[in-house]
Amino acid sequence: MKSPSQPRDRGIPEATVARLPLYLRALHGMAERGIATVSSEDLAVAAGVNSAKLRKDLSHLGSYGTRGVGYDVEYLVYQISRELGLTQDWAVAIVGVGNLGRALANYGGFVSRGFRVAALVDADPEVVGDSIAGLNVEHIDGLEAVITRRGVSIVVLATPAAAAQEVCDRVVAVGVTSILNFAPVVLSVPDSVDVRKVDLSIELQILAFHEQRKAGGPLMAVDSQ
Amino acid sequence: MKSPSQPRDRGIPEATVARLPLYLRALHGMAERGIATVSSEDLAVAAGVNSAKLRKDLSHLGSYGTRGVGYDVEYLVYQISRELGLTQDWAVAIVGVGNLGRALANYGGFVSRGFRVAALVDADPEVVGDSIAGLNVEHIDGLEAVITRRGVSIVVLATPAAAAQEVCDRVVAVGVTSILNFAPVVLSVPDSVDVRKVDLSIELQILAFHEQRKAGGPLMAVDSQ
DNA sequence: CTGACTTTGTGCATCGGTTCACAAAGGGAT
DNA sequence: ATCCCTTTGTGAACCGATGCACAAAGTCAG
Repeated sequence: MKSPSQPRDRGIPEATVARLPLYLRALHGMAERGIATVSSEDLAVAAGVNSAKLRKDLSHLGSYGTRGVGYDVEYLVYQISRELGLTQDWAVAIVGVGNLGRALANYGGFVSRGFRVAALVDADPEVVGDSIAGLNVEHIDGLEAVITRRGVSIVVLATPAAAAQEVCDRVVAVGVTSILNFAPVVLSVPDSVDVRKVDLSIELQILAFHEQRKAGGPLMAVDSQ
Repeated sequence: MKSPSQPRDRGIPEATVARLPLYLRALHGMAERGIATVSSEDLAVAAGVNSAKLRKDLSHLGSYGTRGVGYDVEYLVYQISRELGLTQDWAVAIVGVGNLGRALANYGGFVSRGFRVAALVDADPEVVGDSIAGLNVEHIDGLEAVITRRGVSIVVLATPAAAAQEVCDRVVAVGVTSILNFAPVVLSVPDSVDVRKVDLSIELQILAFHEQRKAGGPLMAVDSQ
């Protein structure tokens, strides 16, 4: 059904890529509620953006809407999934099984999007051998073997800050080119490797900045020097 | 020591605010290693940005460097901390004590930056009453009381998606204006409330997008219809 | 088949952020 | 005191992203 335009432009703006998962999430919710067709306006509201931006974003993938009607939910889910590479299965390894690593291992949001936690790795003999979320925690010594044998292509770093760079170097050396880093350090990697970082305390600091402004009012500076 | 320029402009660009915590982290590391003075070039490398950007960012706070020399580490730490509002103590409540909430409660990175986890709240009678990271988990029924009594000004939402909006509405109703949301939903709040969101699976999806491009090469499209 | 209505896709103006490149400012040596 | 060297702070060009506003394209009723 439909006359699908070709996928067109290969150069999708970074800002658009960052929003596609958002649209996907909103669309999944709609599909579950049995909605077959959605307008850019409605989808934009559900995703928390404005409709002009949404349309421009989608136009980068191709022309998948129908004027006067809107977008077919199922069809759009498929197109965005394909664009993001979620139609294939990604094997993820989590290195560092502390509180955070454990939480990530148990996090359902990964699995539901085509990400499969294929390995848990840690250096602490205390936790090596434990079974978490149905997986056996393996020793860091076997890191390279685990990565290659299980076909891991994305590594999540949840180690202490001090260990992150070394682990990073090792996984890069065996060909990993995508890393999600939770350790509060700047990793140095070759240009060919993508690193995304999540620092929970940075988010709080940004909130604190704005909160301070609000609290102090337009004219705070109680002890302004 | 030094002749401090006045704090100047009150309008700091959002992009700059988001990087200040990064600089702060790098500076703390330097202070620990006993470095007294740092050039914009060195600090930029340590923070993972380029030096022109760093200088422009810092120039928004005031003129805190010395030409020909660089920046005094201690002094700059203080100025950035003050700008971010980290010289005061922020009481944070974590709502939702699942895997993630637990990990957050135990995360040392908060405390070390002036954030104090003042309360843990959950709806599950199974976990209410547990002691986690030295705190007693309280029942969601007392949410409003806990927030006001403990002076909580920032709320971290680590609930299931379905519960997030309701909890959000309740904390906003008692005056909270800063929320860090881990639940995969778009929260609707008044304009006066700041929401920052962290979605772990979105980060992975962005990585997958780029990984796919690399893997497929410039001309993938195996079945490109 | 025609006309009214809806909604997409996009050209264009605008805005915020990044980067370059250099003048201004300070330190230290002679 | 003068000169040279280093490094900041910033004006200006550039670049990507956003939002407006509308023509193009489709649906549906009669």
